[in-house]
Amino acid sequence: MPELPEVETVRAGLEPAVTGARITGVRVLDTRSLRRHVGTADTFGDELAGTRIGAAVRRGKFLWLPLTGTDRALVAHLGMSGQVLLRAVDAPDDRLLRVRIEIGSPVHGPLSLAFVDQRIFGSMAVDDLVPVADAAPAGRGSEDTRIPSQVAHIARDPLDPAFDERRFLAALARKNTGVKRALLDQTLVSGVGNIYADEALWAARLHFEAPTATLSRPRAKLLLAELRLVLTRALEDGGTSFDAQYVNVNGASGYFAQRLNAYGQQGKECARCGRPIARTSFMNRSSHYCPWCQRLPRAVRPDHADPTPPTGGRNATW
DNA sequence: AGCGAGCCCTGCGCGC
DNA sequence: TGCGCGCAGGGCTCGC
Repeated sequence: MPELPEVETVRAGLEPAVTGARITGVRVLDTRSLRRHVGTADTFGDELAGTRIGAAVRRGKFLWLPLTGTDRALVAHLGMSGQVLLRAVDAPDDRLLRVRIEIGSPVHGPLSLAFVDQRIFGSMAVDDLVPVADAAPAGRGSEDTRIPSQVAHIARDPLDPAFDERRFLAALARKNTGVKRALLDQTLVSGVGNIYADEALWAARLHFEAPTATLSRPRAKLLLAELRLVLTRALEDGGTSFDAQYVNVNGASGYFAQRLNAYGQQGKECARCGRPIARTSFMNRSSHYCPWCQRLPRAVRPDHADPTPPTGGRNATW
């Protein structure tokens, strides 16, 4: 499911319920969801039981709950299909429930944290907190400058106040790869997945395979600005839901799907030029783009790949 | 360095 | 009704 806006929606939903809460019980229904936990399901539960949660923190698509008075945190990654839901303690188990954590919340009293995950690409783990390299708050939701060790290699995301724009632009210019591949590289910039990469590229009128080296600095800055804009707007809408796979902590859908311009829009008219949005396979996934608005630079374009010239559609000057 | 392939998985909707 | 196929918001590791 989840990219930055969806994970942030979950984090913001958890924050008031879990901050200061005591963990009273842990039930692991599928140990495959602990793939990234060093230890067994028993050590996972034993270590959490009785601890207190200090905050709900996020960097990119990673979420963690620091355990007060320790150098440890409960880390969650939602993978493609993970959810974290707040449930009443007497609520029945969700169908695809993998881990259930009982807490006593200062605000809401007894609650269950349900980790639900269809494909089990997501995970939970208890991990060491280590100092960040740049001494700024490690993620959104806390001023703490410690980060889980398994998240330490993840770059800051574009909405992080400590995101180093100059460093990102320099690293992008140094890279010898296609621009979408760069956007999906979580060690370069985090939080961006297939939806928002396609949306930002559409907004910046860039072909997904445009070599990063061919981007002028203004074009790269425009791409970053469009990326921030689309992430911000999606966050305001509570994220993108296509089905019940992505919901917030209360089980509600996000509404950004109604505002998508590229992702999943194949065959529909481009909102700029009216020509049909195309879908093509890329990196074992799909890329959605407007073949007219998002053309490769001439220097790297195969001769036969010129799209049809602007004879019909509206806004033909795009 | 970068990159493609493979792997980790389940479930849903579709066409036959 | 049933089966096979393609599809899905991610990320890690391994070879070349």
